Amino acid sequence: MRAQLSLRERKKLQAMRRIQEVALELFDEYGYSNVTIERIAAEAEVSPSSVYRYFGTKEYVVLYDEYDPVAVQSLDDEFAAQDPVAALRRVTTDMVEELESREVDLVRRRMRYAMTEPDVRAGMGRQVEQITTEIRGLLAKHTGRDPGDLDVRVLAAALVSVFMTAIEYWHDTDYREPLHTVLDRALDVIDGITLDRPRG
Amino acid sequence: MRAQLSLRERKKLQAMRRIQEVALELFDEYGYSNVTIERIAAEAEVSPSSVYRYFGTKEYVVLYDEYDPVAVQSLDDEFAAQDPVAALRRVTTDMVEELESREVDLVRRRMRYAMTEPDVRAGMGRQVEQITTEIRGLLAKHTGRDPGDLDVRVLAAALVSVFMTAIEYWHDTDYREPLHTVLDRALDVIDGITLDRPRG
DNA sequence: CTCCGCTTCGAGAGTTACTATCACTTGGGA
DNA sequence: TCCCAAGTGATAGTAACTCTCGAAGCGGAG
Repeated sequence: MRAQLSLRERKKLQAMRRIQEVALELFDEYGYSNVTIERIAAEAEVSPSSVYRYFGTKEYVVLYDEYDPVAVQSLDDEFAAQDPVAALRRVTTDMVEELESREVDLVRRRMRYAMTEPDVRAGMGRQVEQITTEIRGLLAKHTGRDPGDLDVRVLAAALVSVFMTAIEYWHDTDYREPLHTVLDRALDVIDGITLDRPRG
Repeated sequence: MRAQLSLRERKKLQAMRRIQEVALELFDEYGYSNVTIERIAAEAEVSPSSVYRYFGTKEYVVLYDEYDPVAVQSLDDEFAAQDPVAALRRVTTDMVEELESREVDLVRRRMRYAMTEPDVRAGMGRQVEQITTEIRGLLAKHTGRDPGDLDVRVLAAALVSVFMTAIEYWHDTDYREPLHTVLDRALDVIDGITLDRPRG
């Protein structure tokens, strides 16, 4: 699955994981804004320069997720087979199922900061925007339309927006309901949206 | 309309307008990131402290809009009279019509930075989030539901998301089409969403 | 195994957004 | 006219982020 990484790449990946783990530990103990990059770097035994090289910003130390690109790829695959809403449902369910419990824990820890800390939340906003653009591209590709089309834009934005709303609700209700159920209910509200029948 | 302002409040408002104008002038000439708060303050003949007191952040110097609260108020009124989608349409059309051409110009200048400069864009994201929360409250109020309801959340998020998509499209296409037309087309895509009939 | 080149790393210095504090000024009511 | 509260500006400090440059270390060629 991921063996063709060079030593360099493996070291980098390991370092990133270690830095993220150390950072979360420190954040949990002292609070996000009371921990400096310098401190994280010291604790992770790398230079501050490296933290910036790897993550770019402090928020991204929390937000970085090595599986993000995989998710987008899956979405691309599923868009080919079914309508966008069903595809999103499918990919989400699959991803959740594949996570090991240790990973689930990490995700929730990170999510807490994404929901709570304004800076981290803003950073997530940027990521969401970027992913929305990618989804616009995918939708355009699979429907033969232009990515700049208003309809394509609206559909992409709506999908992402509903997804994020589900995530936030899930978090706010302490993960009581499984994510896929929440997402199902959320998607029901906008059900019926497609690009094939532009007018109601 | 706005006469009950004390001298203090009038001076503050004037100062804020002057600072924003001066800042935009400088940004237009040198680029957003090449202009420091210190320079803006000097040019506007106030102290840097005051700029921070008034706006809080550099992005908010661009994003500040004295009519934002008015818009939310209008939305509250219209939600009482008609369905959410129609209400949003209505408020937008009204607001656009009321703007004088000098103000339209200012709005577009500011919008350019909101779309182009990452920091400003992120700041706008925060504002959008806050407004989304307010709209959730309004929807809850007018439908007798809880603001935390998943359905309420999804509807609020969808409305705002579609609105922002329309704005961005409008900007990307150089304001060729009037905003209300763009918004109409955008809203058509999600037409049929209501809280009264939760399932399609 | 050895050496060379290119990528990555770390150290240091610098910029600037933002915060906190505090003495000073000014508006608004008595 | 006087007084108090609110607003202002100067100053000092923090920490995120950037740039630069010399020092490693990986990976391929001989």
